[in-house]
Amino acid sequence: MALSERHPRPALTADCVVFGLDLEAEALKVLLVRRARGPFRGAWALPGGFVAPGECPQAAAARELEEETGLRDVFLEQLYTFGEPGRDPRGWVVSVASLALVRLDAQQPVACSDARAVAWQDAYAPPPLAFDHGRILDTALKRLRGKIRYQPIGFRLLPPKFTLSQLQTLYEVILRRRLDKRNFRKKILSMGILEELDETERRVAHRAARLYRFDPARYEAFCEQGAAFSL
Amino acid sequence: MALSERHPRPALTADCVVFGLDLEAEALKVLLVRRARGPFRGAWALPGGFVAPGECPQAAAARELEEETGLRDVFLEQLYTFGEPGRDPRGWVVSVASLALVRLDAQQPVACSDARAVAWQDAYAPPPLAFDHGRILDTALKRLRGKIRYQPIGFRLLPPKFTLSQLQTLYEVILRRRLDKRNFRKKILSMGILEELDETERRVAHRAARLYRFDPARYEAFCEQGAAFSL
DNA sequence: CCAAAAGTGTTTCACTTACACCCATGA
DNA sequence: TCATGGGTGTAAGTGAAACACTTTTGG
Repeated sequence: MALSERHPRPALTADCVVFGLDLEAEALKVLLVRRARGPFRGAWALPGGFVAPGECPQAAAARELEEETGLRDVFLEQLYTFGEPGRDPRGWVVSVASLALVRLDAQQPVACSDARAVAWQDAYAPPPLAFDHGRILDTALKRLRGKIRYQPIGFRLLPPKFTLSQLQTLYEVILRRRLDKRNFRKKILSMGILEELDETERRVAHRAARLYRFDPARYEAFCEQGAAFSL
Repeated sequence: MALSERHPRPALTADCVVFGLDLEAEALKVLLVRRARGPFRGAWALPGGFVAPGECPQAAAARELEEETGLRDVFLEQLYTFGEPGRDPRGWVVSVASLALVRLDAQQPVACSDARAVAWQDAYAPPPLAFDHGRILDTALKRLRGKIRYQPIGFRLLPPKFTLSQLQTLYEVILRRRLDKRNFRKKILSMGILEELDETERRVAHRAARLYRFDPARYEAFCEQGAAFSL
């Protein structure tokens, strides 16, 4: 006990960069809350809050996200820890930022707790953000762009059943460039990690597309053959 | 002020996974200290210590590293933040771990401060480590293996002037597999990021090898052409 | 029948891989 | 002169990129 008691301690927060994909608008969205209190009151910020004792930062991020927006069961991974002096006017506050990917259509976020409002906003052109949250968002965007190419995490932005065109749109929006349709389909199908379903997308004013589902078991088998996901 | 004051605070530490490369032994080394005090007294651990107010975690890692081992001017990047409850018997202690790469031959580490001893040990077969430092080391090894292939950070493990064989040994040791000599040379030279010197390695009982130097300016030019480092 | 997106193969080129011998140097 | 690592080129195969038309469906 003694040793750690002798040292001054920072406040510890967990912030969450939550991305969602708007397929119709072909836009990447980020979930922001309007601060109801404290410094930057009224400004947009990333959802987040103080980590509780006996709680790991990731769990705190998930808890705060649910408290402020109602979003649950969200894929989260640690992004980076921001601890530059002066990043928070309240004093010494260190933030463990996490990256989250959710289906935009699955749950409607609602403002609760410290949030006056919640909204999906353009991740590439966000409003001015509180604290150093702009920098955190930039870091998250870079990480997402890097990671999506060699890890199958993009599926978390899509519904469980999706068309290949939707998957391609996902990559085009995040990588910010057009991809060739035939080559994209060839490559993703050749990995054998998608389950081809006997259903098609309905309610469309043109030919209906076949639906696919990401299959974690096939992905595991794929990896064990020494292969690596890459797009 | 008020808001953050109301919340319990963790102790914040910065730990450092310092890698060095032993070219003769073809071994990857990690710098460990023997703890002089506190929990796990007498056990091997990563260098590190408490972060001071007004100090960013990275800077704290550098400071602690110098205090405990004398190593200065070291390349550091943030690795991961470990905050699982129970990871430190003293209570709630969150650690921001950093990854460091140094030249094994450049500076001799010496035990000072909280360290009873300092030693370079086999990174792939370390002694039992204090706290969750074994897990931190594993995380660092994975990160290093992943990163070295698409970022030119390996050079920091070598002297400024090095032979292509030394560079190849570096990759073989970290990736843990043999590489083809001709293909390796072709690929690294084709990037045009090395400066070919008119000097050769001396004091060898065989043909002397040409020396090269990593050229940051050429690397920048290389990147701006849209190319990407990869090995 | 028209608009809109789905679906489909082939060629070319670049890059990766596999592979073996002679050369220079110091002891 | 011998032991040791330095240095070099080519051929075959694999994967990436470029590219356009027909099909299906609902309105």
